[in-house]
Amino acid sequence: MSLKLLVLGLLMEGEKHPYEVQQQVKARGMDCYMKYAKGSLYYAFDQLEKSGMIEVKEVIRETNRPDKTLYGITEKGEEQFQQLLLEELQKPMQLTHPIYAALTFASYGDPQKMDEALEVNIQEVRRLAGLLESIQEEKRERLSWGARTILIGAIEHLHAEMRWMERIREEAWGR
Amino acid sequence: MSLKLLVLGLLMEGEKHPYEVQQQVKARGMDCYMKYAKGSLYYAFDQLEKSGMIEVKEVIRETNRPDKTLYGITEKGEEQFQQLLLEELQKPMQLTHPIYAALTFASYGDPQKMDEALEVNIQEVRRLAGLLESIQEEKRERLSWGARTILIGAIEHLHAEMRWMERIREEAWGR
DNA sequence: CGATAAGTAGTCAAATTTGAATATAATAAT
DNA sequence: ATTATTATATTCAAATTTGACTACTTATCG
Repeated sequence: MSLKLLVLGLLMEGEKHPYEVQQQVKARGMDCYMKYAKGSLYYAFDQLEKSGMIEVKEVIRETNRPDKTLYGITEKGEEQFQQLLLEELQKPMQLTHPIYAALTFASYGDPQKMDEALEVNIQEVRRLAGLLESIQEEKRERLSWGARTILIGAIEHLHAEMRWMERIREEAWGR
Repeated sequence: MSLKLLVLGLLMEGEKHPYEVQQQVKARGMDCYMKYAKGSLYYAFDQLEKSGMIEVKEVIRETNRPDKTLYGITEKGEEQFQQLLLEELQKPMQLTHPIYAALTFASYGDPQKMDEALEVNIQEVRRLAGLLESIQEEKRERLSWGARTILIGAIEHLHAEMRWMERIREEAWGR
C-alpha cells in the first residue's frame, strides 16, 4: 500500500519530519483508511531518500529529545508523485475481504457462533459509519473536496457492507 | 491476510499438497479475492506444520518431477480452524482503498490525466462486475451457498464503487 | 507530591510477502 | 519438426511490514 504516495503528498505541502507526517495522518482522519505500523513510515522515508525523491533539509537537535530530521521533496520526487497519483487511481479496490475466506468454509463452522461473530462485525461497521456520518455533518463546508469525496465513498461502502451482512444473517448461514 | 484459514479450510476436505491448494483456489475462482504470491503459500504450510496444525502424510516421488508433499490437518489444526473462522468473520472490511490516498492529494494532480486514469479503473471494475454476474447466471444452482453469498457481496461492492467513481468524474475533480 | 498515563521521535530484529529462478514434461502453434 | 507456451512443484534471496523496545518530557489525577 502506497506509503510513498502519502509521504510525497504531504511533503508537497512543505518540509516535514516523519513524526509530523504521523500526526497529520491522525489529525486529518486518514488513519481510518491508511493502516500501517510506525516503522513502515521511517522505512518509506529511507527508501524515498535513497532513490532521490526526497532529501534531508535539516536535523533539529532540541536538548534531551531525539533529533527531528526534516525532509523536503525534490524535483524528481514531484514527478514521481504525479506518476504514483495516477497509478493509485487506476488500482481497483481490493476485493480481498476477510469475510470472503470465512464464507468459503462456513459449512464447517458452528452457525450459532458464526452468527455472534458477524453481529460483532455489524456493530463495528455501524459504529464506524455513524462516526463518519457525524464528521460529514459537523464539518460540512470546512472539508476539502477530496476529504468530502472520500467520506461519501467510505460511507457508501459501509452501507453496502451492512446490507449484505444482514442478509447473510437472515439467510441463517444457508441452513 | 489469512492464508492460514485458506490452507486449514481446504485441508478440512482432505489431504492436499501446496500446489493442489493453488489449483483449487483458481478452480473455485477464489483468486478473485485471495491475492498472494505463490511463495507465501509454502510459507503458510511451513508455519502451520511447525505449530502442529498440519502434518506431513506422505512424500510422493514421481520420476523426474519435483516431490509432492501431502499434508493433512491435525486435531489441533481443526480447533485452530474453528477459531480463525470466527476471527475472520469479526474483521471489518478494509477501508484501505488505493483511491482514497490519491483523492487526498488530488488537488496537486492534473485533472485531465486523473480523469483518464479513473476511466481505466471504471472499465476494469465494470469488466469484473460483468464477469461475476455472468458466473452468477451460468452456474445458478450449481454453486454452494457460500460461493453464491460471496458473489452477491462482491457484485454489490463493485456497483457501489462504480456509482461513486462516476460521481467523482461528474464533479470534475472539485473544479 | 508522587505515581501514572500520554506524547515525542525514532531504532531494530523478527515475521511475512514478493517475485524471480529452477528444472522438467506435456501441449500447442507455425 | 521445432519453437513456444503452459503446467508441474518448489525454493530462496531480497523487499517490506510488524511490533516491541528505548528514552526522555509533559500532563493528569487523587
